[in-house]
Formats: sequence, C-alpha cells, structure tokens
Amino acid sequence: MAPTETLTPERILAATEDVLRRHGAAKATVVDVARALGVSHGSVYRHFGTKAELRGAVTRRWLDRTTAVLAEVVAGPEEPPAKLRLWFAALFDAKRHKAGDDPELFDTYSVLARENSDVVYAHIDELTDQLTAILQEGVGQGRFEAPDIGVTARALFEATTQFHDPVHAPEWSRPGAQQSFDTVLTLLLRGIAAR
Amino acid sequence: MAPTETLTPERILAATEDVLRRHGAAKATVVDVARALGVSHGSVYRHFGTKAELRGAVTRRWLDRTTAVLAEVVAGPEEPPAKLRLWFAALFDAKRHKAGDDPELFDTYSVLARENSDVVYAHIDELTDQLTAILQEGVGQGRFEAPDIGVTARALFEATTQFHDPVHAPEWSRPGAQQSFDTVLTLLLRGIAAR
DNA sequence: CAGATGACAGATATTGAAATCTGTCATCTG
DNA sequence: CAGATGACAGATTTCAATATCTGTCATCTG
Repeated sequence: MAPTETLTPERILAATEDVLRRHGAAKATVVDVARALGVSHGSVYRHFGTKAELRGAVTRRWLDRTTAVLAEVVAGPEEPPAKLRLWFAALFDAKRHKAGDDPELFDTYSVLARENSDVVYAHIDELTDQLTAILQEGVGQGRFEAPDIGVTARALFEATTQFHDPVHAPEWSRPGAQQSFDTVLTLLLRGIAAR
Repeated sequence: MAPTETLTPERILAATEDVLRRHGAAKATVVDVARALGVSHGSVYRHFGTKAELRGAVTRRWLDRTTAVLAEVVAGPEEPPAKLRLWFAALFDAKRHKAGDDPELFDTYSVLARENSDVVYAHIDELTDQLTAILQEGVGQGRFEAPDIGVTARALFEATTQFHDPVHAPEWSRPGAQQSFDTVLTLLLRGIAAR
C-alpha cells in the first residue's frame, strides 16, 4: 500500500521510458513494461487502452519537455528580434544535444515521433503558437511587419526545418551547420523586420 | 550488329530505369536488368563494376534532369529577385509533380537518393552553384546584399528544405503548403534585398 | 582477341514453422 | 467490488533452412 506500490499512469510511463531506453523502439514490448513493474501485462491495459496509446503518451511527454524550455524564452525579457533568435537557438541547441549526447535514445524517440504524427502535429502547433506570441509582441512594438502573423509563424518554423526536424539530425554535426543556421536566421529576421 | 543490339552503358541505364520502375528499388536486381536486355548478368558488370555504381549512375541521371530544367531559369531574362523566386518555384513544382504524378516511382528514387548520398551532395552543390549565380547577378546590380554569396546561397537552399527534400514530400500536398512556400520565399527575398 | 558467357563462392533475401506479443475477458482476491 | 490476474485467440516477430543474388573469372565465340 506504500504509494510506490500503487500502479499509476505516471509509474507506467516512467517504466515505459526505461524499457524504451534499454531495448529500443523496435523491441520494447508491453510485457517488458509489465515485467519491469512486477505486474501482469493485463494491468497495464487497465491504464492505457493500447500499446499505441502508451507510446503516444511517452512521445507527448518527451516533446513537452522541449516545449516547456522554450516557453521560458517566450516569457523572457529580451527585445522581440533577440528573443526570436534566442528561441530558435534554444530549439536547435536542445535538439542538437539530444541527438549528440545519446544517439540511440534519440533514434528511439525519432521512431516514436514517426509513428505518432498526430502527437507531433499538436507539438508543432504549440511551437508555432509560441512563435506567434513573439511575433505579436514584435508587431505590437513596431519592430516586425507581418501581414498574417499565424502564417508567418508557420513559415518561420518551416524555413528552419533543417535545424529542428529529427530526419535532418545527421547534418547537425556537419562543420557548416552553425553558420548556416546563423545565416538563415539573419535572413529571416531581416525578412520580418519593419522598414 | 544493328546499333540497337550493341550493349552500351546508355542501354543498360535505360533498362535499369525500366526494371526499377517495374519492380521498385528493393527488388530490382542486376539479373533482372540483364534479362531485360537479353544478356548474361556478367556482361552488365563489364560496364558497371558494381550494382551500387549502376544505381548511382541512374540516380545521377534522374537528378541531372532537374538540374537541366533549373539551368534554363538561371539563364533566363528575369530580374534577379523574380528569377530567384522563379527558380525556387520551378524546383518546388518539379518535385511536387514527380511526387504526385507517380508516387511509387518517386519512392523508388527516394530510396536510391538515400543510398547514394555522395551523388546527392554533388547535386546539391550544383544547385547551390546555380543559386550563387543568381545571387551574384543580383549583387552586381545592387539589388541584393550578401556578405558571403556562397554561404547565403547555401542558407537559402537549407531554408527551403521543407519544399524540396523528398523526406518532406508527404507534406507537399497539404492545403497550406503553397502559402507556406510563398511566405518563406517572400521573407527570404526581403532578407537578401538591398536596403 | 574483344567482348560475352555461365559456373561458382560468399553474401543477401525469402519463406514458413515456431515463438512471442497484443488485446480481451472470465475469474480471482484483499 | 475495484482492481489485478493469467489463459486465450489472433496478429506479429523470430529464426533457420532454402533460394536467389552479387561479383569473379576461366572459358568460349564471332
């Protein structure tokens, strides 16, 4: 009856992350998760209806950690142009570190992301909402010009695909990557700057 | 002895494209190619040292067709800003049509591209050289500003990854795709425009 | 004798039987 | 009786035997 012993979604998610870390996306099974928790796999299905749902929840959790970090940048004190650059730099940095520090785990989560595109789309919507907020702030101060802020936010996000989409991770360690990133951002900032 | 009967690299490449079209990237074999030509597979190896080399040559051919179309845009009469937009529009259009018109064939060539990254890198270098030429022209006319034309060309190419990299093909038929493309290009053009 | 052939060894892919996994549910238990 | 269990059916994966393919080369042929 100790709280550690109660089977909760939270504990299941933690165990699932563990199993994924240890076995990789392809070999992680619900049976493994149950075994790690010392319960039958039927009990896991009491909290998550399907394996896909469980993996979706783990994916959401992983992406939300990045969203939280970036939300702090949005709330930060910088001027809009500096904030926008900082936001993208933080995004690129976070991804680059995740990919470089533990490539296997990054691969595992990349597989999860590919099989949970709905979760990823929701994540992208959150990120473009954050971008919209920064743009809004800049337009309000007369620093940015944008006919449609939402569309512009989306365009900024897509123009930087190369630097945040996991499929491009192999290129993030290329020598010229940082320079390309800086140049793209400079172009985009000039592109939205009020004249 | 009719010229149709002489075994040439050209004929082998054509037959290979045919076999790839018919069987797909995974199942196309050198034996298939030889069979299609009515020769033994040993003869194919007289012209292409390995299967990888043959597939690389087919990949190069496929990419070169796009390069040729875009070279015409580079040689065209438009003003640099219009030419730059036209060049990217032609690139996006070409890719979108290839992907939409025959998805299976597009998948096949996407697989070839993935396994021939050296060929793809050479292709990307050609494309950025074309971009460099357009930028050069614009800078010469005082229409563009760019501290380093080569780096800027590369940045423009990477900022449009979303619209030409085959891994993003599924998103090309999304409703907002064209609007995103237009917006990104507008931002980039404003970004390089001389003040 | 230039160019094609086909037999061959080792590498890779296919196949089908056996093992494991997913998702359900009647039953058990504190 | 809320929540866990484990046996079960059908789906999926694994594994090992078999078949096919790649790349070489001694031999053939026009």
